[in-house]
Amino acid sequence: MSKKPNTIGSATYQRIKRDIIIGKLAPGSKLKLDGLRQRYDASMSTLRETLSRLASEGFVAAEEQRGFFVTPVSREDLVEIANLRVLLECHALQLSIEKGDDDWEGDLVAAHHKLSLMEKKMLAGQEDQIEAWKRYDWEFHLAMIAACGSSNLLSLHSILYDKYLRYQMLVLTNRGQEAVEEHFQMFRAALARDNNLAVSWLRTHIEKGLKHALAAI
Amino acid sequence: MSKKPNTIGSATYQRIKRDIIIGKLAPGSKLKLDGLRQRYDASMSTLRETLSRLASEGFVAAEEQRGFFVTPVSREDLVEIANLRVLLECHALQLSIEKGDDDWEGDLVAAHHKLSLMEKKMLAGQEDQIEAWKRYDWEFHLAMIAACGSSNLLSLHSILYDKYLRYQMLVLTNRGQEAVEEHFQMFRAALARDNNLAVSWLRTHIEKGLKHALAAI
DNA sequence: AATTCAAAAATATCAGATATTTTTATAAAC
DNA sequence: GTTTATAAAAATATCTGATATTTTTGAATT
Repeated sequence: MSKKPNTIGSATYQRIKRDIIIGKLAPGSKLKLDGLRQRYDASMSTLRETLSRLASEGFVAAEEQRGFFVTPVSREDLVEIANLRVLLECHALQLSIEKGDDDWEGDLVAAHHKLSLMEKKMLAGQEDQIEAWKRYDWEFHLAMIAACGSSNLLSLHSILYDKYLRYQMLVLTNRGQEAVEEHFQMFRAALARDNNLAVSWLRTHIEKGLKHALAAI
Repeated sequence: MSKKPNTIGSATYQRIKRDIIIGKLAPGSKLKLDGLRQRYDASMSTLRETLSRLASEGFVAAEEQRGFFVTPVSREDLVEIANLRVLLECHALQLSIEKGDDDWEGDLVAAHHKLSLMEKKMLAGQEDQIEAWKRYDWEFHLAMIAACGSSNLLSLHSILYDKYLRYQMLVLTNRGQEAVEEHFQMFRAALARDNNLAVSWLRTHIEKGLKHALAAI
């Protein structure tokens, strides 16, 4: 019922993380405490806490006695992230398809439907809604694997997704119709409980995205 | 050359993490800032920073406005952790065997040798050296996968290893000769570059450890 | 271009202070 | 006797401002 009494710390965490992902905070740039204090309107202690969290998730690099930096990007890192995402997400998808019940199917249908509405808008050129689109993309991918039964797996995946997302936002070019089709195919295979087919489309989806991003970097 | 000018924050981080892993800080217990301040002799800000880091790695649970707790344990969680470790470590091992060069082999031989010396001591009943033994165990497993070529994979694995380790320390019973043999077999298979065999021994190793722990909980 | 060194900037850390929220303990009510 | 309300106590979240160190910067010098 009640509005979550969000704490300043968690709000700051979300804002900084978002700014890193969308590239507003440039890869490799120094995160000076004093500067951040103004920008995010939080105290040093709160900021350090936030940055420490982001550091252990890997969005920020903390160098002892030298402060914090936005984690740099590199082709090798992108490849690693994509490969890990394949490993974890494909595994999770398989489990999810095996275990998913009617609720899972329902949520998945809903998520795919919403994503596809948004994809139409994107194809129609509404470039202004990239963030909303990416949110639906995330919700779709999450819905696919939601029934995997491992919260540990889901939380690792969520971080990986965001790291991958940062690279996507960085290159800023999307694959349009192609990716739409992949989403549809993996969605359909999942509903049909065709494990191998779904996993194979997912792998293709991620690997093509990787290739695309590598080419654009 | 010089002693790393360790910061209080990182020292505290290591101490608390260690205490959680070895069970000195009991699963589920409340981590009151005030109490910790005395116990670890650090200021509130430093402590919160530390706990935030541990929270995002999953050793601590942070509840908004209610403070920090040692992450509770459960059979389901143990199963998830073990399964994830199988997934990541087997994958890493495969890559490592494919890519490992002579340096890798050398380090691996050294690590296995040291581990086996320690295993002899343990079998001989030197119960007092459990921590040292576990360190060698860690170094051996790390040496096996060190050449996988993905630092992202290695850092995820390291956290998973520690989470799994906590459960091992908790049940406190070890599998003795059986595990020694598994280490040896996977070591030999790795040197022989027998990918499948090595991975299969590793999987067995972890899964038997899991079964053992589950039985003891 | 490389080295040196003091000044300036930034980090790491701490000790209070305050506003809120949660917990605990006590008392009143059904 | 459980439940419910309520005041007091405890704990969290957060900020400000101070200090000791370390790192960075900008000359001045070699």
